[in-house]
Amino acid sequence: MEKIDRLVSQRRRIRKGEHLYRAGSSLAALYAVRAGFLKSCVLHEDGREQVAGFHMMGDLLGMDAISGGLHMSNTVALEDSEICEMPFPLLEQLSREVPSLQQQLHRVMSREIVRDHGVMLLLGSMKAEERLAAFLLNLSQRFAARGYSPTEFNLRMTRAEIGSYLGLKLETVSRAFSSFQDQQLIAVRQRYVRILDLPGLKAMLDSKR
Amino acid sequence: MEKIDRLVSQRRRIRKGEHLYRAGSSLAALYAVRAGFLKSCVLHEDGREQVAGFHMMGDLLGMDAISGGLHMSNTVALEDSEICEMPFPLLEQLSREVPSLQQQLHRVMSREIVRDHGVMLLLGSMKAEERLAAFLLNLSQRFAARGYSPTEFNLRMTRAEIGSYLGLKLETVSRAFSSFQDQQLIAVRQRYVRILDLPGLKAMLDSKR
DNA sequence: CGGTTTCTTGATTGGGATCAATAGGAGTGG
DNA sequence: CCACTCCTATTGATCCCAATCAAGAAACCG
Repeated sequence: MEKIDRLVSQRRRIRKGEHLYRAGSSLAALYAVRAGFLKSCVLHEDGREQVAGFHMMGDLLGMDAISGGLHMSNTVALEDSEICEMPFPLLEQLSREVPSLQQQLHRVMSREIVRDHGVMLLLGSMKAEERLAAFLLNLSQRFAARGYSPTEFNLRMTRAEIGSYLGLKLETVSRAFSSFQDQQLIAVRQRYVRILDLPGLKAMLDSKR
Repeated sequence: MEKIDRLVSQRRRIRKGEHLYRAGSSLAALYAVRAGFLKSCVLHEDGREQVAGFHMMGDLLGMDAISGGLHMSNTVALEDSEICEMPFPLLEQLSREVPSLQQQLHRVMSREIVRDHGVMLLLGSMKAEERLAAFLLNLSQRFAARGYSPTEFNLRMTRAEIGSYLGLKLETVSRAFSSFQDQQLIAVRQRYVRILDLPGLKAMLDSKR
């Protein structure tokens, strides 16, 4: 138990705009978000970059580095954040000694795989407005699960970052926001979003087949 | 050691078209492909389905079920296949006892995450022909790594399945094949593909920015 | 063989990208 | 605190790539 305490005792503060880790740096630890908001970006050889995920309290980061010992993405704070740094060798050792920890680790990695498959589905088969609806609903759910309002929140990312994540251009994201507003589904002013019609938003996903 | 023998002793033959597992079925085991070729498909609530991956010798399947205890995808053999079935509880136990097995498991799950991020990049930022080029190069690499020809192989999947995986319609896939053939990059007749200009194919990926 | 699935190719359409211009906020330094 | 600048967001106009619609051809299978 004291080992587990030691595991989660390493804290780290990241200021807005700073990197938690960069692609190419070696795996030192996995990171649990204690507070704040971050994005991670995967990169193509040619310099293309794409947002692969947005992360908030409770999310675990850095798992892409386990396979090759090197991080394969950049992770940057979108607001001042607090991170719990778990040295990976210690985590591996403890997960051998504590079955429940082992199971937890496996579940978290599996959840990341399932999440990625969901994004693949979104990118491969949804139209622009469906993608944004799915994105907003996902944020809503995650805020709700953390005790925040599911219908009212501030986006921490720009339209361009949302677009990158959703495989759209920022203008398209902006237009989709405006369209939702016209349809009375949401009220949006800059980064502040209020969901007016949650069922209506959900209906956008399955109604369109 | 004999436990590991027991772990990998369970074999299962899957005929072309049969399911290895279905979405909703509970996690019994992870599956290693011994021979053959399979696809796995993720599904949307509304019935939409998308190919999430193609799998061949050496690939490990079923990891999406660890997080919730239920498979989140359908996995189907595209040709007669042989699968090694590893009961998951036994795998967890052994990975506690054998550190190298534990590391192996973590690496494989991490590799799946990295692979998924690559597909997300493809779906989010590439044009049709770039996607097909990336797909063919990926297959080529994987065949090469298994001792088969990297430049000559039979596709086991239909144009529609390739399209589903790449976020394209089957007609677009067919046109891209024809275009590559016109450009002397490949020779293709139905499912038989011969890569004539590997560097040329690679150039399609970074030349276009 | 006949029937069915798969593939190719052509014509047209449409959704999102691109180009462009303006406006709104946020941060900075005087 | 305000003026200035830069970044971010909105909106319009046009274009282009891939989807859709459609028709045949080729391969596979019982």
